[in-house]
Amino acid sequence: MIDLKAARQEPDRFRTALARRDAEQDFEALLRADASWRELTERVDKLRAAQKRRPKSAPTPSEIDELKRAKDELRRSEDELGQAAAQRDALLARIPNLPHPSAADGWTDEDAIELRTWGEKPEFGFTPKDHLELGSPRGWIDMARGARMAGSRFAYRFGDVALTEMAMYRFVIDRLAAKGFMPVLGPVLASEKPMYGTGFLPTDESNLYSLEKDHLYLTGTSEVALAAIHMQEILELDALPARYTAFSTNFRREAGAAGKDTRGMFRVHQFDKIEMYVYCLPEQSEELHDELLANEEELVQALGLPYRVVNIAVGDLGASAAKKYDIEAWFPTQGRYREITSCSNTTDYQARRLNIRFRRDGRTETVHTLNGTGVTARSLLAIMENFQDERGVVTVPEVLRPYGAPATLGAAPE
RNA sequence: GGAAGCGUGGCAGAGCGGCCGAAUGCACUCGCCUUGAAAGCGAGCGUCCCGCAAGGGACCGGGGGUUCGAAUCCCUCCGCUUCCGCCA
Repeated sequence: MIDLKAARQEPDRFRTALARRDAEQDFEALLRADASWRELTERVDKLRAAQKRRPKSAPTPSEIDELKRAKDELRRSEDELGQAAAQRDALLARIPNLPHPSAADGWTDEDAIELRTWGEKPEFGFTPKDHLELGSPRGWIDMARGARMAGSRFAYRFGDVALTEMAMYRFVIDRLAAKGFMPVLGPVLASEKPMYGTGFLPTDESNLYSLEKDHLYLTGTSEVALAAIHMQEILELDALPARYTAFSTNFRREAGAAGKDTRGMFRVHQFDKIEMYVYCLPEQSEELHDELLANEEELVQALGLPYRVVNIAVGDLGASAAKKYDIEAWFPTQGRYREITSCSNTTDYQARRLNIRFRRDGRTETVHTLNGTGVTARSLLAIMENFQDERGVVTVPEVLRPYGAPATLGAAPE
């Protein structure tokens, strides 16, 4: 959530920033709700103070009558205060993070700004096949069985494709661990608190699978589990920055994506991902955002995929992000770049909701957090498309072979 | 899933319904002592909210209730421990 104290002190800065993502009306409503909350707080605190000055031992009967009246008044005021707080908090929960000045202007993915490109788009002397055409005939990727098992947008992967995917995850974890990221395996089910804290609730509820009976949600990213590690903690200064990387399966309902990317396993309800997550000092987050992006580029380059980097438009950001970079790999059969990784600086937005602080000079401050994709199955799809030959044989990136991937997908043994 | 017990400050551990935001020990910080360290001695040492400040308020797992008054009584939820059952 945004810093309400700061918002009171410099409302204009917040107004201007939030207007870029169309949240200024909510912000005005929040300021009004906050003002009435503060008034009530003052009143209630005074009444409580009066009541605390009660006799320190058993009062007389006449004193008790007096105290009873005071109690009633206090209770009424407390009820009002509770309502005011609920109203203020509901508004606060919906206000998105302040966009970073350098985040791109605009409202949709079309408004993203291309920062750079890397690698050579492949030239084929034949019509390239997409991952499904390559994978389906040989039984590597099976959407039909996925559908029979769980419905549309679920994929089975078999054999060498399954092995290559696993090699990719292990490779990325290795590289990140070498850079000081602590490998993590965590829960993929989360209760309401971490979902709220990471900003997926309340705004993204329609994209979450929920288990009503148990009051749990399936997480759409291990960002949730990684953010929750230090929930409600006060970290020591020398523990920061703290870098984590997790493997997890992720679940997304893809509400609102009907008809989009319906073919193959490009956009599915369940996919696996390596995630990076960092907790840091406020003054470090911009630099660490660059570090996460650099890590992502290094990994994509190691796989050899042609890509571009884009700065996402503020109107297209998730609630908690101040700024976001996506890496988009070239997909020959689509003739365009498509998102394969993404990294966000969420500044203090998630940390404030999750109540994650650190101690400095005897005071507590809110940490900054960032998240980014290590790799997902989408990169494998890009590998299949970019590195295929006329026979439909895919050359697997060299770096994956020590991790159990075959040299090629589909080649006859030499 | 069944039975019992327990949840207090960084940890350990007290706490008759009013004198408890909370004893005590350990840890930690600062100072003294010491060539240095340890020991010893002295002081300090939770978080949050409102307020420019002075100051005021809240918090003893979460929520609700009883009471003039609750860490202390009641309800409920959550978590943990032990025993039984089941199980990768």
